Amino acid sequence: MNIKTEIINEIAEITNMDAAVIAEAVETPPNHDMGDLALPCFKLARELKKAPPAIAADIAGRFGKPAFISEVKAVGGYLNFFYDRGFYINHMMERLIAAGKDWGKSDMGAGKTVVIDYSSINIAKPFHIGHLSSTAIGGALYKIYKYLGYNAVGVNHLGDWGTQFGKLIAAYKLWGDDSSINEHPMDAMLKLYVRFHSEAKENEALNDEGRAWFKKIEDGDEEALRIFGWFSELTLREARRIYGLLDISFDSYAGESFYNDKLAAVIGELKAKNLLTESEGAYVVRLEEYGLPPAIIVKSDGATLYMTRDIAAAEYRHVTYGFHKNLYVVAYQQNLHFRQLFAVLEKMGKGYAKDCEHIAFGMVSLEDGTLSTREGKVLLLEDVLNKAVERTIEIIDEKNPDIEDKAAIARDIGVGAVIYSTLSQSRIKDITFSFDRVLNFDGETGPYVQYTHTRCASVLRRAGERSGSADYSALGNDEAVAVLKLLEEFPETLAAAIDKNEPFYVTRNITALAQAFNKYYYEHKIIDDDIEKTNARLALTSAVRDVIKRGLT
RNA sequence: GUGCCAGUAGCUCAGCUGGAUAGAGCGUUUGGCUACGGACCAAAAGGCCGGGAGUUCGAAUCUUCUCUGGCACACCA
Repeated sequence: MNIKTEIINEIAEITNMDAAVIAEAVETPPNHDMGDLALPCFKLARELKKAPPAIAADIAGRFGKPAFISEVKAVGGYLNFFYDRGFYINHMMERLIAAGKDWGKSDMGAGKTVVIDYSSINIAKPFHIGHLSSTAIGGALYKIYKYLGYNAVGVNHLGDWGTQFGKLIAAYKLWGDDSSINEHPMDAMLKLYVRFHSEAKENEALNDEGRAWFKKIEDGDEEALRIFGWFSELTLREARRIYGLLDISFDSYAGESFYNDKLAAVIGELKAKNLLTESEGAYVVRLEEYGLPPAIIVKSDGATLYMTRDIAAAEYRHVTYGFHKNLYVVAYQQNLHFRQLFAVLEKMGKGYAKDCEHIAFGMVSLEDGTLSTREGKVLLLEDVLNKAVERTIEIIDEKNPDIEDKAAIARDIGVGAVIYSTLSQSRIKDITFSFDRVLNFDGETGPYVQYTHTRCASVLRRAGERSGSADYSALGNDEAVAVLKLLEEFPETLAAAIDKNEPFYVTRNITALAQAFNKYYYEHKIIDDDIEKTNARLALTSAVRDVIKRGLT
């Protein structure tokens, strides 16, 4: 059973209303002395044709008092329920212990596939902090969907097609040096790219050369493909190392070039459906009825575009995975692009168009301006991670020098701090990257939460193996109940996180849990001579530890 | 110019399908280590919720106008 559901059902019965409507309406009061659960009756007023205070009083009068309720009080238009504390604690502890490490796990997504397109790095370009948001948000969603029973498919839609690669090869042929590329591949490739752009400003012929090399890639020229393949391999090797650090994984690396042989079919289908119009030499799909500018499908020189590839990719994902949802974790700059893409899919009569969603997030900029790969103004993600790990080592040396596995712990905490910083606020907010902020380990931060986890683990280790029953009356205090309330919310938080595709909901819940537990920890001794009470407190500690761990990974 | 997004404490952000006294963290000031890990805990100060008008019993939340900032607007991705 579940206390909340019981209450909702009983209210539904009394008022003769739909339980789902009541479930929508109930809320947690802002203050403890207003009870544990509240029903604002204002919304019911119309339906029941009575004044809110009268409704509240009426329900309060007719509510049969089960054992888990200590009081039902009508206050103005609100109906406040007070749980019986002893009952609530027993009830929650039973649920938590039964679930064990799987608290919050669900099969709500059974049989449903969610394709998540995230990270999507570019070949031969550095993995910089601009990629962190997509990688972290997408990776977190991937894990949450999986935990809730969905079949999640992580796709790294590699940027591995376009004239830029012709330019890169041209630059390599002119100035490239194999040994330096092998030694520091990303750095060397970036240098070639930057040099090409700065010299091309003076020398227009270079651009022609770049285009010529790209044409060779398209035509399958052996040398061009060999060099390009080499660059791809180097980029992916470097990227995989970073994904390893971040604990991020993908099921598919099908990038833009993967769709080359599927574009003719897309264009054919658009033509067959009479959606393609010629305009200034190019072929476009008009989208006036959506209030959008036309989407260019084929350039006037006959070449295809990003849009063409994305249509092919959506169709491919539909056919291959039969998705329930198809998510694109891409910065909000591409808002218009995705609105156009979804509109085109809809015009093509693709039923799955409504299941596609752009999971937009804000820009990352540096304190002194925007990132720019062309100008070589980048902050490498790996450098940021390394700096965070170094900072962690400094703190460990200062506070806890005797710890074992220092390097591994520092890596977990340092990397965790960086990930936490992007998952701690709603996606859409722009971020001005600041080392001061990322490397601050106090307060609402990754290290704080991890510290709490370690604290729990440490207490449990110290307590050793215990047996015997538990006396939950030991948890009869405000601090313990506050912890239980947050644990109770965890499953709903996970569901809300995928509903809105906002992983920070989970981060926020876990952070609040850590705060509540730290307060509890400070106010109450966990291990004492009373074995049964200690067992109860340890069980709570263990639940906190497991949920934090779940939330963090 | 048009469209989309954001604007809440000195800073970074919650709260937004209208609801009870607008909440955290950082920073500042102050107090707490003979405790199971002080990367902790507690207290204080700090707000015309960008501004105006409207809808409502009730607006940070909805509508509208306006200001500021960001992004995007046909052959880049």
